[in-house]
Amino acid sequence: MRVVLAEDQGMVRGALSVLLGIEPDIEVVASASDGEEAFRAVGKHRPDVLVTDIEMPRLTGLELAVKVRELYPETRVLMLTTFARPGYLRRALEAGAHGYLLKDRPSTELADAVRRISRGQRVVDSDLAAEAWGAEADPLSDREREILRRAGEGESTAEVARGLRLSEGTVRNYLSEAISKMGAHNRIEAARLARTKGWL
Amino acid sequence: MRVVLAEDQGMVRGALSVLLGIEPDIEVVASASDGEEAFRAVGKHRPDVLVTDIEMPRLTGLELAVKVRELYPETRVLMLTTFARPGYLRRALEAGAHGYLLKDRPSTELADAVRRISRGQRVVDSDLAAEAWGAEADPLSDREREILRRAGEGESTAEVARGLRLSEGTVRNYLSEAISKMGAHNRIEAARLARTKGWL
DNA sequence: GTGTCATCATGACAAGTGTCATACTTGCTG
DNA sequence: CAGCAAGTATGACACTTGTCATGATGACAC
Repeated sequence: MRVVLAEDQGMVRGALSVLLGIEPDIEVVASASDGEEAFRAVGKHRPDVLVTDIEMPRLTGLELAVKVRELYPETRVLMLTTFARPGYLRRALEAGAHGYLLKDRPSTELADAVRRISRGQRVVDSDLAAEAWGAEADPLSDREREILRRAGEGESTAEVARGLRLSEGTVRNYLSEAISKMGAHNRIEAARLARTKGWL
Repeated sequence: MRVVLAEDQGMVRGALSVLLGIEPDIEVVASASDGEEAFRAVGKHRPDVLVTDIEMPRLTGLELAVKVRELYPETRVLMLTTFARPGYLRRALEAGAHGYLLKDRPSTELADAVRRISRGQRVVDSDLAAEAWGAEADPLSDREREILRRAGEGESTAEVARGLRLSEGTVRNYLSEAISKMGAHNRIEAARLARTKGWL
């Protein structure tokens, strides 16, 4: 079974590679430290499974999953991430991931998950799946999300407006809408809430 | 060489354990998922080296290092962490750590770092050390730090004032001072900057 | 093709935020 | 003891942010 591994932290990448490599039926044919590199590696090696982190430089795991599904649908994707956020799980599955495994889980589950996925089964953390089922859907529009994200990083209304070529008034309108949708009292709280739900 | 490993994410803990275990001269005698458990494991096994994460439940790596230095000074401590924050490095060394290694580094460096530390050498990421050396000390007073922390979580001026029994004007004064010290343009940016430096 | 929704805009007002000058108290420290 | 830093407070001002009403446009779905 041939695997490509994408994970930005060198130490973790190396360790996971060894962990998978000791399984007799699994071979790690390439590992990548960012999404772009991972995409090229998938194109070159056409692996059975891509194991990828979500938060990576240049191309996130979610964006990577979309591109892989489009160009190399025979490669199945396993998201391996720190974040137990229902919104992430939902987006991962929408992006075409076949599995979603938390880094919290025992390391013994990884090889097993890879095997199940390569057989065409879905692998989803059961606690998280239950939570995601009851969880509200992301109410934010793309624009609202992008603007809230920038504001949450400390950009002022004027900076966001310049960055997106919008008028300041428009930016304030979107933020007002986002704050109200999140049930928050200001942009900071709204961004923080959205982050914990996995919507940013 | 006997090692205890403390790391809260199961997947990473298992993988690092395998990574270290394949070295012929290194034996992982115990691994722990939180600080308390790690402390008990050190007491029981008296390892040459404790490899520990910083951000862990119940007892952080920094607190753990202090306790280990007091009770089991023959065990040397290697901090293994995600965060390249000068403030963290400084605090880790003050807490008695003998090394500070980033999870960003290649996995090949881990075994090497463990060996050097067990020989009594210090291991500090050189980029980070340089940065920490040139880095300013935290300019924030306790009050400023506390107020900036709360504001950064989304509390409004009024909420912070209520929470700390201060007048709103005073809170605004502290925030103004903190923003200016951080060279930021607003409270959000100031909090974000302070966080990346390890001051919050 | 008629609604519905996302996007973008303006203007006006209210509320919140950031800055500055000024001043009093308290606890160190030389 | 004098000086200094930290903490606290007020008032005033400018600027930013949040809210609301209103309207134009284009895309998509039924």
